[in-house]
Amino acid sequence: MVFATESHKGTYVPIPANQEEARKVVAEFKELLESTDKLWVGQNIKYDATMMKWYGVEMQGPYFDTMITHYLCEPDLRHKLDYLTESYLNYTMVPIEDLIGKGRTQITMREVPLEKVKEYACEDADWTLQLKPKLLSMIDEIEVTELYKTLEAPLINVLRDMEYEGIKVNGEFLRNYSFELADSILAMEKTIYQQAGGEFNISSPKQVGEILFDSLKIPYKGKKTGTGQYSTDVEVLTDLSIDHQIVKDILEYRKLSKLKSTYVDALPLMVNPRDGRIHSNFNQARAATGRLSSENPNLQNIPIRDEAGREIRKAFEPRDNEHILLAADYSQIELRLIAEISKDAAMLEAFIAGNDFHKATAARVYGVAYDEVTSEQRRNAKTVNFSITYGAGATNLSRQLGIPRTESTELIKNYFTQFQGLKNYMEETVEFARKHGYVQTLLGRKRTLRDINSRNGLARSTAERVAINTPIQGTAADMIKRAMIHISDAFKKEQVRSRLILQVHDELVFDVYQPELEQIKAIVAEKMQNAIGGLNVPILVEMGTGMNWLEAH
DNA sequence: TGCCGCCTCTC
DNA sequence: CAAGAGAGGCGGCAG
Repeated sequence: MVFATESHKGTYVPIPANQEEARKVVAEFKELLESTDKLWVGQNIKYDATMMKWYGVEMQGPYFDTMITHYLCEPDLRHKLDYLTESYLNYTMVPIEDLIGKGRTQITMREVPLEKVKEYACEDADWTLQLKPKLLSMIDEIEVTELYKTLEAPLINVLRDMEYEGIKVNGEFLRNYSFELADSILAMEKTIYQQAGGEFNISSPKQVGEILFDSLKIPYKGKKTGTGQYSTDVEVLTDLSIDHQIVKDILEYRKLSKLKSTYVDALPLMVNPRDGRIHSNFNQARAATGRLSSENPNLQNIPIRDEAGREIRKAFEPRDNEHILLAADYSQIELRLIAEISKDAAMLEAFIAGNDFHKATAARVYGVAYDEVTSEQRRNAKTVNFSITYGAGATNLSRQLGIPRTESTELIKNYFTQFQGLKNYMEETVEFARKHGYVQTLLGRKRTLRDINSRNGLARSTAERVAINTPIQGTAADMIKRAMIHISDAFKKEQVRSRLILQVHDELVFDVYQPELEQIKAIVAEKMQNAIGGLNVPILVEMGTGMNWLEAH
């Protein structure tokens, strides 16, 4: 058996063919861990968690990946060495033997110079870092924080339960939809080739650019990509689609093939034949802000805006007829948290009054009565509100709004005059970041910002936007994580049959046993609203139910 | 085969 | 569309 030693190169060892071989692999792996002084990054026995759930292997202990990456991403954490090594052995050794011949289990090993550890630990949060205890102790700034003990640690089990539970997906429905899409795509292909006067690969941005701007000689006004190609993204093509049918068709083709390949065809393959459900993986410590991420498949980016896309949501169903899906959303959570964190009087007032927030913003900024706000004024106010949450500066705003520059400058000026507290918050946050080198959320989650004092202007302003956005996005993540823990505790205490099955940043989805519906709704609303106590801003939760995810939304 | 650029889907 | 946070499919190219 060979373990890779090349730096930065993973080597994959095929899954053992039988029980005996598996034991040998495990034994060798253990021995290697014991004997080497080298630091191995990602030297876990990787198994496909989906496969584990697929074949119904019980999870053993908490997620090692999650825990270790989390520790290393938080500069203020200190490891509990014995606990980690113990849970590691417990966690990875058990499933591999149970998975023989059933999955894509493989062993990945990466050797990394010791001095690189800290660098990797913070920059590459998605790497699973495995450290020998003696090496572990060298990362001396790490300690267990309250955030870890009270939030992240209890959440591990909630996520494990969610993954294990999974969500029922109607594969038949998707396969039928796939045929429909295939027909439409074929039709689009034909008309595109006809208009282009020949065949080419419509999925290749390079070829699309050459056809449109070289062969067909459509005047090109858009930007170039980093590699000097014509950019053919939606922004560029949408402008041209008004005058050129072929461009419109290419956009349609792109939309449909994205839908087909990424969702409609991919999802049925992920359905576990044992229970008819999809068991996604939720990464607890990958996003720098503290949000979760989802993969294999990603259930946090299922289409909803586009008509053809939202069809896909109909395939997500309750487990059976006795159950119903309940979706619970935080309403405008990030804007509310901006109001809370900045303590801006006008923002708080608008939320407390319970008015349409964008409309209230427009009334202030344009200096008109609430009832006299036009739809255009509201739309502009909404855009500004939205961009504020992303920390976008005034320069970007004028372009976004699509209104004359003088007008937008005026708008932004009025905005910050009206929301002085918000302006102060933005300045103070950047100032804090410059001084301390990090920013933090309401619950004390920290994010370091290396470039906040950079001499590179571009890097610095990016860091400034991050400084403004992270406390907001991160606090929202803290909040829903805490709600998930409280809800999960309440479900256990009340011994309900209903289950939490998905989290999509500001939304929780439950598979509810119908007789429990009212009870569940009461628990969910209460726990979500009061996840973080003592806030000045009201927190609103919207709920919906249905026999599929689209209906529930 | 592996990596990177481009594009597109979500909150 | 972009700007904050992600995942993933595909083409194109180096080795």
